[in-house]
Formats: sequence, C-alpha cells, structure tokens
Amino acid sequence: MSVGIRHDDLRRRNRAMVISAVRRAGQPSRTEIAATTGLSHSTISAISADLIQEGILTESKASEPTALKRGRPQIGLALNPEAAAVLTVVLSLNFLSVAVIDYAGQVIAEEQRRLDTLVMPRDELIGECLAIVRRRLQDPDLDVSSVARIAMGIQGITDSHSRAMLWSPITPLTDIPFADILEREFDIPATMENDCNMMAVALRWRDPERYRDNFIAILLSHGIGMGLVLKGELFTGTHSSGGEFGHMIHRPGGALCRCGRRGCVEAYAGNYAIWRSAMGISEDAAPIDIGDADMRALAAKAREKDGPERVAYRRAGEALGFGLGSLFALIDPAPVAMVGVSAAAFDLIEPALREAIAQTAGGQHTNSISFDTEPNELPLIREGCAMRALSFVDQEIFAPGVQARSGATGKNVA
Amino acid sequence: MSVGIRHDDLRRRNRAMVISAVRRAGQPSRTEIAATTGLSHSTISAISADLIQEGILTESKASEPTALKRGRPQIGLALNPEAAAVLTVVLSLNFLSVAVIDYAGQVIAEEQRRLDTLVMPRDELIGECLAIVRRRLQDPDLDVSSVARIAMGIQGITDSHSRAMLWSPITPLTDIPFADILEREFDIPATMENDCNMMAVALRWRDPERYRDNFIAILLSHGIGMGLVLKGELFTGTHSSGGEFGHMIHRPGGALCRCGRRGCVEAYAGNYAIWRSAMGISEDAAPIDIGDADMRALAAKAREKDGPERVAYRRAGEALGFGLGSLFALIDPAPVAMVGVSAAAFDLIEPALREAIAQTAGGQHTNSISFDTEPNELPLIREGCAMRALSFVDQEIFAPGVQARSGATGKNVA
DNA sequence: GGCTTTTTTTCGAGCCTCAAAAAAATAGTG
DNA sequence: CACTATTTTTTTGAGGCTCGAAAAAAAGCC
Repeated sequence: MSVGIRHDDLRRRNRAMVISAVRRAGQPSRTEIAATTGLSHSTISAISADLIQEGILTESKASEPTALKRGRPQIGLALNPEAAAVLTVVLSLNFLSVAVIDYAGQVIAEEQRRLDTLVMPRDELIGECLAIVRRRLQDPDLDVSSVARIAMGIQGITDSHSRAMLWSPITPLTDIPFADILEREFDIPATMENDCNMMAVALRWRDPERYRDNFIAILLSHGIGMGLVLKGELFTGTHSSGGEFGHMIHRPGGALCRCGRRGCVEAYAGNYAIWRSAMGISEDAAPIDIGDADMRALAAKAREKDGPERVAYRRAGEALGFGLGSLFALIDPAPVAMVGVSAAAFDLIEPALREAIAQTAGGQHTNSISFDTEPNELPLIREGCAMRALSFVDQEIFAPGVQARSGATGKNVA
Repeated sequence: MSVGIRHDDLRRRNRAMVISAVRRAGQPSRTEIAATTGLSHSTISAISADLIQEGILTESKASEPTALKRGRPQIGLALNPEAAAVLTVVLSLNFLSVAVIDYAGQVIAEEQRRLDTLVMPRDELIGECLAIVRRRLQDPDLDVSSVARIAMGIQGITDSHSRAMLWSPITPLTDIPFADILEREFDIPATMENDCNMMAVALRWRDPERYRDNFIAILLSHGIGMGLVLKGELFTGTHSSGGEFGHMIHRPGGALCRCGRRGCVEAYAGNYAIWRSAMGISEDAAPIDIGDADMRALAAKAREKDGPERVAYRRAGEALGFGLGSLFALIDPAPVAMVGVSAAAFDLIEPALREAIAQTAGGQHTNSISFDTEPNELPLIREGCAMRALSFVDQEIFAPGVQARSGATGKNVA
C-alpha cells in the first residue's frame, strides 16, 4: 500500500519540482519557478542555491536580451550541461544508433550502424549493441563517469518495468533483458523502452501545447504501434509496454497478421498489409517487409489514379478508423499523431478513417479529432529515450541530493 | 503542472494515510499502522491522538479477544461511526434506491422505489430523486448536519469530473447535472458516478486479495458496461467515465446496437441482443428491454438442449471474447469479474469467450485468465458509492483537520 | 545622486517527523 | 504477591523544512 511521507521526502520532492521546472521552461528565474511550483520565494532560493552549489544548475546571466525593465533583473537558471550525460540506444529493423546527450539535452556524439537484425543470432545482436555503446563510452572527449543513464528503445513489446524486450518484429529472438545486460556490462543504470512510448514522450516535449495530458501517437510502418499518454502519464500495460493498438481485432478471423493471428488492425494497415492488398496478394499470405522507397512509390501510384493501390489505403484507413473508434470508446477521443512512413500517405488513409470513426462511439466528435503527421520516427524515438533518461537523472539522482548519490555521478558535484 | 509540497501538506497527507489504514484494516493498533505506513511510532501516536480528540477515530479496547501475549496489549483503533454519515443514491432502470451509511460503513437507513424511468419527463425524474433523498434526510433519527457527502450512481455515461450524467439507457434524457442539482438542493457535496466504476470500487473493498491493482468488472445486463482498475486506480476517460467496453466495435457494420450504431460488442452480448438472436429476430430490429426473469428462462432453455438459445449465448461469448482480446492487447490480461443477470449464464458464454480470446493477443495467457461471477449488480453499485463517498470524507474533509472544515461536519468534533 | 521598482537573500517562527527515553500495561515467576 | 520481562504507547528534545517579513541587491528613472 501507499506509504507515509517522511520529513526528508519533502525536500527531495521540492528539489525535483525545481529541476523539472527548469528543464521544462528553459531559463526561468527564481521568481518564475516560485510561481509555477507554488512554493515560496525563500524555499526556491534555498533549493536553487543548493542545486547551483552542487553543480546541477547554473546561473545564466549572459545570454539575456532582457526586455529593459525596472527593478533588479531576473537571473535565469539553466541546467548545467556538464552535470551529467546520458546515452540513448535505438534498435530498429536493420539499424542501430547510439547518441550521447549532455544534461541540458544537447547531442554531443553519435554513431549509427546497419545490421541484419532479422537473421543475427542472439549473442551477435547483443554483442553489436554492447560494442557500439562501448565505443561511445571510450571516446576520449567523454568523461565516462558522468554518464548517469542509458535508455534503449526498441520496436516491439517490452516489459512494464522497462527491463527487457519481450518480443520484436525486427528479430525472431525473444525475451532479451537488454537493460540488465547493459547495466552489468557498463555499471550504468539502464532501461529498455518501447519505441512508440518514446515517440509519445518526445512529442510531449516537442509540442507541449498540442500534446499535453491526453494524446495518441500511432506508428504506421512495417507494423502498427501506439504510444498513449493519458492524464499526463505514459500509459503502459500491467505486465508489458502495452498499448498494442495494432493487435486489436478489426475483423474476427480475418487477414493474416505478422503476429500469427488473424484480423488484427495491423493485418490491414501495416506496410505489408497495404502492399499485399495493392498487389492482389492473398490475405493469407505470409507478411513480408516492404522498404520505405517501395511504400512511397505505392503511395504515389495511389495518388495518381484510382485502382487497387488506392483501395488498399482505403482499407487501411477503415481498419485504423474502427480501431481508433474502439479505443475512443474506452478512453474518449484525443489528438492523434501519425508517425512513420505511411504517415506520409495519410492523405490516402484519412477519408476512410474518418468515415469509419463516424460509425463508432467516437463518431459524435469526429470533426474535433485532429491528426498530425510526422513521417520520420527515428529522431522521435531517440529524443524520447533521451528525455526519459534525463528525467530519470533529474528525479532519481539529482533530486535526492548529494548524500544519497552513488559515486558514479559524484564527481560533477562541486 | 504539478505543484510543490507545502509544509502543511505533510500533516494532511499523513493524517489521510492513518485514516485510510484504519478503514482498510478494521481495528489496527498504532503499532500496526506504523508498520503499514512506514511512519514512526511517535508520528502515529501524535496523529491518532489528534484524530481521537477530534472524534474521527475511537479506541476500541472492548471487542478484543486478544491472543494472550506478554507486554502491554495493543489498543485497536476504529472509525467512529458517528463522525459523519454519507448518502448513496442508485438510479437504475425503473428503480431508485437510497441508503444512509455511517462513517464506519454500516447502513443505518434505506428506501427503495419503482418508477418508470423510460418515460418520465426531466423534472419528474429529478424530482423523484430529490424527494427520496429529502425523506431520508428528514428522518428524525438522523442528524442531518452529519451527512457529509452524497454519491449517486447511475447506469450510463457520466462526465470525468463526476458531476453529470451525460447519457443513460434508462432514460431518453441526456446531460443531467445530478451532482450540482443535489448540492444546490441540500448543500451537501455530491458526485455522480458511473455504475460499473462503482462495481469495480466495491469489488476492490470486498475482495482486495483478488481485486487489487489490475482487474476488470464487466456488467452483463441490458447493456454491457465496464469498470476498470489499472495500477490501483480507477480508469476513466479523458472527458467521460469512459471504459465503454460494450461499444467497442466487434463487427464493423454489424448488428444494430441500442446506441444507434452498428457492430458494437453490446449488439451481440447485451440482453436484447441475446434475446434477438435466440428468437430469430433480425439483427436490424430495434433493441428492447428484456426482464431478468425472461433472461433466466432463456438461459434455462439454452442449458436444456442445443438450439438457437445456445447459439445466441455462444455468439455473445464470441463478441465478449474478441472485445476482451482487443482490450487485453491494450492493457494486458487481468482478472475479470462478470456481474449482472447474464453473469448467471456465464457457463453458456464462457466456452466461446475463451475460444475467441485464444485467437487474440491475450491468447497466450488464456488459461491464466480467471473469471468470477456475481449475478446481482445493485448491491455492488451501492457499496461502491458508499466507499467512494466515505473515502472522500476521509481524504478531503477529515484529513485536512478541523480548521479547514466547513460547519456542516463540525458538530461531530469534540 | 537619490528614488522607485523588482528580484533575491536572510532571519526568526512555527510545524513536522524522528530517535531515544520514559511510562504504561500485562504475563510469567518464584 | 512482589518483581521481572516484554510489548505498546507517550513524552521529550533535536534537527529540518517552509513560510512570511524584512533586508539587501541591482537595475531603471528623474
């Protein structure tokens, strides 16, 4: 059951509040922080003095093109880029990329690699991941001891504790505890995140106006994935990363899905499903991976003239629409971001999608539902991983204060 | 955004913690409370002394059949039944019931009434509700000023702030702000709760072993409703009570649902849908309300011999199974409680339901999913409303302490 | 240069929680 | 029955935290 609040939790939480206010606002003054947190000026003053003294925040007098106002000018507080660093690892189909990011969120190094994820044996796949991380950590420009967190993102299902990949379309392998493997190898705390969840996290940081408390990020690519933010919190399943929108049932006993079952939304709206339908291939045919270029060509052809290609996109829209309708029955309508290569073909998908939604419980609000598109998912996933890792450092390492910290990050403290 | 913790929030939260520990555990000693909350003995001692002095808790030396132990015997703490009272109002098809419940959770008065909800005009329906509440409040045995909260439960969709009924199958009327109406009339804070959500709340109190952090309560009656608890919290939509499981789409463009749309789960599994199918009535026929007795007779006939009745239940099971499968794709499998008159026919539903689930994302865990049945939903709804109202009193009225309280409940304080 | 305005820091008061010690209440023991 | 052991509860003093008020700092304005 939930536990009482100790006296020292108070400081910890309010420190966390100040740090997150600075991360959100960029360069807020102490007065602004006091306003957003509702704490008194004296408290903010005391906490920020501590945080500056510990090297977590810095005063940024310099960069101000202050509107000339009367009174003592505000002193902006900023995250100290050198306070820590985090590392992101994104593993997707045939592609592995790593980035090192400073505490202020700037990329300071990166590396990418192509590999045949579909056929690599377990040891080799893990080995490649470890090797690329090791190379980045051995970079002489990087102070290894400042790396406080690794966040790895992968397309597929992860467990709800962000420790392991349970299943992924990019490899036949299952149940790889990447977080534990990375932690053991490098002695740096790590997590294993679901790609679509990270897309959602990134969208929230990119555009907090539009994506604030409730929204849906849907990946339209080889497969169909979803990241869901409800009431300001990332939604996950009880055991897994959850939100397997692509495997809600569209037509019981219908088209063959990559997951081996029948009638999933993905079996009508995934790249392979659109391709299969456009090419007149049977719905029972085994799914195959279609390259992004092929999908773009298909979309171009569909735009050109009415024909099986256009019908294929229409069917995809229908499946997505009924799926969203069912989802909206559960959570109520919310803004949607369509991400991935087929999001670039959303013009072909949208009409049928809206028509389908109109026939469902979400129908009454069909016009108020807005869709945004973003064709490139990889940058979003990396951004999401970075923000996730940085938030962890904010909340779990810097908020408790110096005394509670392990040696790994101690050196950044004054 | 989230707000900092003030110094006085601390006491408030820890008071709430102690009160909820007592409500959960029955008659815990101070030592037990210290153990479950993680707070020190001195803190618990100070807080419980306050709460006793304020008349919220009582020491219950008496009722102890203490296992003879050495040492100073523990003194059980209990909720003082006279500290407050709450009132529950449950409005369902043709039926209105009210109960007065003391602070310890015991029913101290109740009243029920049949009415023709389907044909009553707006003023009359509201008037009946107000009248029955007024009669209970005028009971000379009841100290009106001790009534701290009214919780009203209704079958149908409510808004996410628990203020209004938005839509209900028991009346053609829509958007009735019952919570505001009750508050204005009686000057007692009120909420308007969704029936299935209250079922879930009640199940959690009744059997915390089985229904703890993640479970699903499904109402199988005239319509199909759902109450969902995820990560220990009641799940609601972003605007409405949400969780409209019955209106997820089972077959796009399929059978006519009571909501006017086509292919909803309810259009295959609601009482009217089972009846329609068993009687060979068209799927396009307008839904009609079937009495409980008729449904029981139908189930008996289905058990007797194979025939259209049995097929009807099988089809209901299939719809529920695919719906649950889609739900499990989103939230992962969880224990399910089937409630309502058709839960008594769950033996007829279960085989097809399990078969359907096996074809979905939840399929891999099909055997670990367990179903419980409870044919009578009304007591559950009332219990849920009661616990909801009492928890509100615990958290919002008694936790902040005397000074923050309004006059309404002041008289119970020593 | 003095005055006004705004931001930030300092200081004392008031709470809260905690650990340790004291007090209370009972069972066992000779 | 007095005394000891054991367990629970209360008391007490210390240390921390936040807050409001006042002071200090840092600019523009006249």
